Amino acid sequence: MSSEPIPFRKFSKRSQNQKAILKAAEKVFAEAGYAGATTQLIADVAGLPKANVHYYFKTKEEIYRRVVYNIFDIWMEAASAFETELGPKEALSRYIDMKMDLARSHPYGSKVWAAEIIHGAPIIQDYLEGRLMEWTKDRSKHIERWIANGEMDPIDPAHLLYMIWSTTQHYADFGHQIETLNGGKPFSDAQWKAAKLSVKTIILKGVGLSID
Amino acid sequence: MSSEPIPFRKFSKRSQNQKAILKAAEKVFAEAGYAGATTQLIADVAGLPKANVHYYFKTKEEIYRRVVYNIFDIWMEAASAFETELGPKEALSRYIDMKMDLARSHPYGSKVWAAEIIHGAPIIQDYLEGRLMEWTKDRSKHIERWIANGEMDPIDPAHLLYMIWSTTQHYADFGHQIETLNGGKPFSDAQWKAAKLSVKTIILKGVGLSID
DNA sequence: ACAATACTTGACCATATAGTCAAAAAATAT
DNA sequence: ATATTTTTTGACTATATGGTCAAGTATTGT
Repeated sequence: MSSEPIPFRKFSKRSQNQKAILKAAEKVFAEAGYAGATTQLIADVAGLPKANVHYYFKTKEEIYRRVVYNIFDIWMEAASAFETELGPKEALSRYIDMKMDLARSHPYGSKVWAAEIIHGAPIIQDYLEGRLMEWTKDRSKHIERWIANGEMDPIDPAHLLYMIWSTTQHYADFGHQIETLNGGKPFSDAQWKAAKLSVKTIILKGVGLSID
Repeated sequence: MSSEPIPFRKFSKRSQNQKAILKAAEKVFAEAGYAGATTQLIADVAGLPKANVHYYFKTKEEIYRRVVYNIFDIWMEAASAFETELGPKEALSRYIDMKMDLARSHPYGSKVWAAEIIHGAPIIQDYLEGRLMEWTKDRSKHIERWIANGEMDPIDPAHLLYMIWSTTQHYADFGHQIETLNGGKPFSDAQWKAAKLSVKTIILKGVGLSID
């Protein structure tokens, strides 16, 4: 009848192993898809026997949920660029920078998120309807205010956000294609810097904000 | 020893059924992923018994190959906007229009393509290294010429192409998310028109081409 | 009419995999 | 030391699924 073991002791075996499993799962889900990801492979990548994985997580779906939620939280946090009361140029510029940095640092997460949406968001639907919609509406208001103030061109905020999301996430989700077209080599630091600058330059100028 | 039956008689049962299977498969692969797609479900959607599907296609992978190749060919064809000797404004504008139209008309294909790349292009890798790279290099030359002629801003052509690809395909691949943020309703004709205009406006202006 | 070829389909099989379980080992508390 | 709880792990099971097959039916050619 014990069921839930003591949940939190920092650095306990429990949280260590859970972290290892989730990290392995993120990679495996990204590379093989939900159905193609086997708990056996997740266990192998995490360096544990399969039964141990099921000791910490009841089902594969539970692992997947945790991975997807985690990504969503990271995305949301990155949106803090909009919180500040900067002008549009600085706010959008920082947001794009952050999203590009996340594309580089969390490519697996981005891929899992993309696949989840492609398949109709069976797990994250409630987040889309709740937190994401709220967030989007709020940021759209910021953008509309900038437009009303004549600080940038009149662009439908939704389409501007979609452009920022798609363009930045493309460097993660389609990283394999980009790498192939780059001669099979991953981007260097300099190439990432150039990518960020290109994206910012086109989008900012595209909505009437010189970047200089 | 007959093996290959007479292959082509327009409207033969053979080609009709193959077409139905491929259409069903595109939808099922898009919605469930490669591993999650069952031949049973493909058969059901196509309205045939499963054994019949295997009569026309030896393996699931063969069906998948055909679906992916088909999408690739459609993408490539859409690139004809670049063939013409128009200026950058007209050429890019037409290309974006075509890609947006394809996002609307072939969302399943776009999703299958996206998932294939996300998973490391296990099937289409040779196309990426061959036809896509060739195509990309060629179009990049066009863009570089425009830049050299002072017809547009100096932007790395690769990043401009990535932006066009990602932005347009986003309306297919992330269509579910967009629909959710649109109150659960798919885009109307007017909304698609507005989307196209927004994308074109930002990108063209962003590279120094007024749209007027 | 007859033969040959193309298509259909239910039943079947081998395999892969998510999840279980019980027994042992390790860690922790008293 | 002893008891209790937490963790580990190999072996096992039920189920789902890709693919086969053989016996049939329809279609086509002569």
